[in-house]
Amino acid sequence: MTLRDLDPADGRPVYRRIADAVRDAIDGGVLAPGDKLPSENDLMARYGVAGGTVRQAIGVLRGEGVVVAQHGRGVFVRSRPRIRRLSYDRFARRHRRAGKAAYLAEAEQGRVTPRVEVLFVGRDAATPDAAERLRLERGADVLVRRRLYFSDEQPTEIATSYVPWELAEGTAMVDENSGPGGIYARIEERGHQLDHFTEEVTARMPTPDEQAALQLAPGTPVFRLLRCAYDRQGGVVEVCDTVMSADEWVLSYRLPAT
Amino acid sequence: MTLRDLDPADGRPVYRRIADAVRDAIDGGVLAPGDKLPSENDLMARYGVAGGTVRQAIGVLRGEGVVVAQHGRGVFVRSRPRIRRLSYDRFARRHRRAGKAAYLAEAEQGRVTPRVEVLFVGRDAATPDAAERLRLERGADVLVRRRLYFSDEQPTEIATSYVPWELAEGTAMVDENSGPGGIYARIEERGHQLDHFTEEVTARMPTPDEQAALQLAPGTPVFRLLRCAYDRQGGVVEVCDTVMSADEWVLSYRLPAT
DNA sequence: CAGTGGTCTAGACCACGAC
DNA sequence: TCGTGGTCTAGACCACTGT
Repeated sequence: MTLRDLDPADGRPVYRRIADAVRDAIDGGVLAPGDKLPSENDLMARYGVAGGTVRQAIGVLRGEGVVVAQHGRGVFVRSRPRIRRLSYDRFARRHRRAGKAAYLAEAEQGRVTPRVEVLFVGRDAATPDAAERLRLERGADVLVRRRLYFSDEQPTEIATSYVPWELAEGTAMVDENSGPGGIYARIEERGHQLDHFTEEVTARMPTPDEQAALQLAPGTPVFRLLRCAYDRQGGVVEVCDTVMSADEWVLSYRLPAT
Repeated sequence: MTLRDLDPADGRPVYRRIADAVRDAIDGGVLAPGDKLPSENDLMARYGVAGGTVRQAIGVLRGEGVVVAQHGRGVFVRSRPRIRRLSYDRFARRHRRAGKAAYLAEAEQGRVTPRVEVLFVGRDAATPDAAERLRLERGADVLVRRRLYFSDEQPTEIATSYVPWELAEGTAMVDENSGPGGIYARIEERGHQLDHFTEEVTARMPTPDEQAALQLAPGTPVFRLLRCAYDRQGGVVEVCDTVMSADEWVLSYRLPAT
């Protein structure tokens, strides 16, 4: 028997204690990633409880993201995805000089095959968030670039860029392929030397849309990054709104001590 | 009747459609933050379903963190906590010069009453993560400082600092109160001028312990920050492991473009 | 087909909060 | 005391997967 017994002196609900027993088996390596859990019927017999109670216990573990259910097959210990690092110098000029968009430069370090799917490129009204940060009036026209990024054909990131329309007009930014070095190279060609970026990080549970687009397992939160690009005059030349699986990424930053 | 009807043509499960109807009422402002949802019995009558189905629908919303249940009182629309910002210059020397620990300097900007509860201060073996980043051998002795931070008496953050024991020994770092300017001031007094910090950000669902300690509503993820302090010689003089509610914080950083 | 999880019912009893 | 949510039972039927 791979699962430990329940402590009868424990006053907590049975479904929680069953969830704990299964979680312990996973943490202790008795159940390895990819392994199938005992079926509902097995667990009902093992612990002498009704099906609903077993389902409740499994529900706890699903909410925590430690197991995933597959209809008709069983419930399986989730295998953790490979962790990838997003480094703070990913927008350094040397990457743009080498003719790489930031994403491709990033992918080169982790050994994955990148692919970008352009969902939308065109002129549109700015969202309130974007307009405020670009210091435009609400609803002002901007170039919107919405992309879905894949690594090894797994969707990992949805990013939406907003660039003031006057800045984007007539450049390759308005094309699907924004050219060598990406849109930041185009922005600099227009005379806006980039100075720095700010990035605001939040995390939350995904919306159903995001969960579907990013193929997220239940119980995995997402990062939302809201990044502003500043030129040397202190103006904001681009805002980028990114949603990515929190599961898969470590964000790394550098803070000054002085 | 405040809740819309279910679409009978919708093939999705009833409990999801009920959850959608309630969520729509919340998003549409029909149910405001703090409002009480109709009771289970009300919802059973309203939609002509069994109690279990209603409970399942409420369970979806609880998992999303949009409602909270209070035993014996009812289910309530969750009021979002005030958002607080963690800025990238929070470790600037000017804050230490002014005799403030980073946390207090931070609290001064947002208008909250800070309190720190020291959970543990003492000599102990380093965790593998900390030892690796401090470039010590596994299990080497370090000073461990574990604190729980409150804002307006709400717990917001658990932080554990690790400092090489040789560096901490004989200073106020080993006391509960590490003195003016906090441990970074003490480290600099020992001749290690701070140069910069690196911070690694991850997000995940909380463990049950963390959920209890931080009084998190179900469905709210946590940030984990792993911060290393570097001196001018490039050595790591401190590692700090922080867990905080992702709900309540926006982390802000600055990235170089050059 | 058998076995799995997904949904739903109709009840029981308990624990908590307000009156 | 009554209404609330929390737990648990014992079933039913459906949908999906593999043989």
